[in-house]
Amino acid sequence: MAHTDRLLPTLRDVATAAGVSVGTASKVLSGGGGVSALRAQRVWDAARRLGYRRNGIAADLRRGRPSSIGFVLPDLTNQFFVDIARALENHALEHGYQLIMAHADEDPARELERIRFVLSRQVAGMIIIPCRGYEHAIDEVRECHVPLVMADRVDETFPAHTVTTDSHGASSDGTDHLIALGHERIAFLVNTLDLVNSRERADGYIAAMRRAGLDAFIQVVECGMTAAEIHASTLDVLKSGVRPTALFAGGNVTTLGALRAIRDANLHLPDDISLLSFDDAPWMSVLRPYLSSIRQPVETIGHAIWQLMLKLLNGERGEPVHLSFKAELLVRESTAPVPVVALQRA
Amino acid sequence: MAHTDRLLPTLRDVATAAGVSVGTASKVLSGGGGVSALRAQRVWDAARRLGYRRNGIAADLRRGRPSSIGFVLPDLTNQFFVDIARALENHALEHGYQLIMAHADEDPARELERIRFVLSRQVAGMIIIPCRGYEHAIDEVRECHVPLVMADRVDETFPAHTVTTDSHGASSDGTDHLIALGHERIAFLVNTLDLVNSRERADGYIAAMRRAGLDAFIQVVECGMTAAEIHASTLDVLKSGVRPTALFAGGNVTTLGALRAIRDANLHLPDDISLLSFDDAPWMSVLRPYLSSIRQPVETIGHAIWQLMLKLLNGERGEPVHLSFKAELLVRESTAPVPVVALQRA
DNA sequence: CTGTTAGCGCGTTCAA
DNA sequence: TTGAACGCGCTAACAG
Repeated sequence: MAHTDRLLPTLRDVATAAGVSVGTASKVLSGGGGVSALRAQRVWDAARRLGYRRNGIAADLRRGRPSSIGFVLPDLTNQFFVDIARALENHALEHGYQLIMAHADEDPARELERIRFVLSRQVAGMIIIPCRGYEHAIDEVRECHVPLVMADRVDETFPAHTVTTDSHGASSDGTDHLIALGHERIAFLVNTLDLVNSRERADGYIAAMRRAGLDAFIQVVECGMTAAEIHASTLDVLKSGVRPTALFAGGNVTTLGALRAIRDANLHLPDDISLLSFDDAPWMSVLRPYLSSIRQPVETIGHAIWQLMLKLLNGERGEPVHLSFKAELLVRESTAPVPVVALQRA
Repeated sequence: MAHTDRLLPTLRDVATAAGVSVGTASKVLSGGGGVSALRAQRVWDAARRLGYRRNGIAADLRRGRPSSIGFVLPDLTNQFFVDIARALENHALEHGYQLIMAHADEDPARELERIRFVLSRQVAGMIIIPCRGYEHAIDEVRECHVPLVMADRVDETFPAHTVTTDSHGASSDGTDHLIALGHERIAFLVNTLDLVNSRERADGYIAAMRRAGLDAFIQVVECGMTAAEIHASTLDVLKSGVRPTALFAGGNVTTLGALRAIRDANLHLPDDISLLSFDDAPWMSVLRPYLSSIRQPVETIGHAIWQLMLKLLNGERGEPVHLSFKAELLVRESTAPVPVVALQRA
C-alpha cells in the first residue's frame, strides 16, 4: 500500500500494480522496447487503471537533458511577436521540444524575473525578444551557458546568435516610396529610440531623407510604447504649425495610435495625409483605405531562429551568426501623391 | 573538484566552495534563517562567484508542491484570450505562482498534447479555455485531481468551476439594439455551433428575434474558425437574394472576416448595412465608422478565474461554482437605423 | 528479457 | 547552529 496518501500514482505504484519492476515499467511507459508483450500490456493496463501520469520534470531531472526550450517575448499585444511564437512552437513540437512561453510585458524588471523563472525550469535553450534595458537580463542567460538565440530587437554587435529584419533597409525603402509620391514633410513615428531595431528603423528613414536632400524636413518623433501615449504624441504632431503630408509609423502599435490621432484630428487617408505602417497586421486589411505597410517575413524569421537553436542544441558552437531578412513593402491605398493644396502651401 | 563536467554549478558545488554543508547552503539560498551571518555571507559569495542558479524543478520535485499553474488557451490571435492571459499572469505572479501558458491553436489534438505537457510539468492547478471537442482533454485533467478552472467556452453543466460571460444575455441585448433601430433582416454570424458559448450567443440572438416576432427573419450562419473561411461565408450571405440590413458578428475573428466581406461586396457601414461585433478589440477604434461592439469584462473574468483557483489551491473543495458576468453593449457608429431603401423594398 | 540499484539536484528531517 | 543522510519520481547501467 505504497503512497496511499499521494493523489498522483507514481511509476512505482504502476509497477507494483502490474507485478513488474520499476525498471520494466519505465521502459514500457517511456516508449522504449525490450519488454515482452505480455508484461508491456500489463503495465499499460495498470497505468490506465490507476490514472498514471508520467512526471516529466522528474524524468528531465534524472536524464539531465531538458525537453523544453524557453521563449521570452515582450508584448502579447503585438501581432508580430505572437506570430513568431506560433511559428516557434510548431518547429519545437516537430523536433520533440516543448516551448515554454513567458511574457515580459515590456517591463525590464518583469523580463528579468521571467527569464529567471524559465531558466529555473532548466530549459535546453532560450529564445529571447528583449525589451528596453535588457542588458542585465542577457548576462543572466549567458552566465548559465544555456544556448541562446536573440531576435528582432538586437543588432549584430550582440555576442550571440541573432535573427532580425533588415530594419534599416525596409525603413529606407518605405521612405523612398513616400518620397517618390512627392512627399517632403514626412514624419517618422517611433515608440522609443532605446530599442535597437526602432533606432535602425529611424536611421533608415533618416538616410533616405538625406539621400533625397530632404535633411531640413527630417522629423523623428518618439511616441512611447502604448497606443495611448502614441495617440497623444501624434496628435501634437498633427496639430503643430506645418503638418506633415505623410506619416511613417515605426511599428504595429504605433500605427494604431497614429490612426486614432488621425481620426481625432479629423483628417482623411490618403487625401489629407498619407500613412505607411512598419509591420502588417490582419486588422489593417479591413481599413478604408487599406493600409500600405511593411511586412516582416515572420515565417522565415521563425524558421531561422529555430535552425540556429537546433544547431546550438546539437552542440555546434562557434562564432555568433547574425541573420537579417528583407521585409516586403506592400503598397496599398493609404499612401498617395501629395495633395495639391499642400504643394501650393510649400 | 566535483562536477567539473557539468556546465551548471549545483547546490553542492556552492556548498563545497563556501566550505559549508549542502543543508546550510540550501537554508541560506532559499531564504530561510537560522544560519550565522558569516557563513551566510560565504554562501552568497560562492553562489555569485560560481554563477549558481537554483534548479527550480528539482526543488519543486523535492518539495512535492509545484509553484506554477498551467493555462491552456485556444488562440493567440484572439485578443480576448490574450487579455485574459495577461490578467491571469499578473494575479499568479502576485501570489507567488508562475503561469505556464500553452497554446492549443484551435486544434483538439494539439490541445490534448499541450494539456498533457503542462500536466507533466506537475502544475499546482490548471486553467483552460477549451477548443472544439475538448471532452477527452478534460477527462485527462480531472483524472489527475489537479485543481481545474474552466473559462469562456463552457456552460454550467460542466462538473468543475467555470467562469463565463453571459453570452445569451449579451447577444440578446445586442439583437434588441439592432431591432430597436428598425432592423428585421438581421443575420447572425457565428464561427461554429460546436462551441457552447457560440451556441449561447446564437441562442440569445434567436430569443430576441422571437420576442420581437421576427421568427421568419432568423438567419444563423456558421462561418468557420478562420478569417478566410468567415470572409467567404459572409460574402455568400451578402450576395444572396435578399441581403440582411444588419450583421451581428459572433466574435472577434468573425468581425474581421465579416468586415473583409463587406469591403469586397463594396458596401458601406452603416448606410448600406449595420454591423455589431460581439467582442471589442483595440483595432476597432480606428475604423470609420467606429464599430459598435459588445465588450466582455476581461479583467473581471480574469480576476474571478484566479479567485476560484486560489480557493482550490488552498484546499477548499466543494460543489462546482459557475460564475457568469454581464457584458457591456457599446453603441458607436456602425449600427444605424435601417436605410429607407431597404424599408421600401421590404 | 527482467529486476536491482544508484543517483539527477534539491529540501528536510534528525542528531550532534 | 550545523552537517549527514534520506528520498521526491524517474532513467540508465548493470547483473541475473
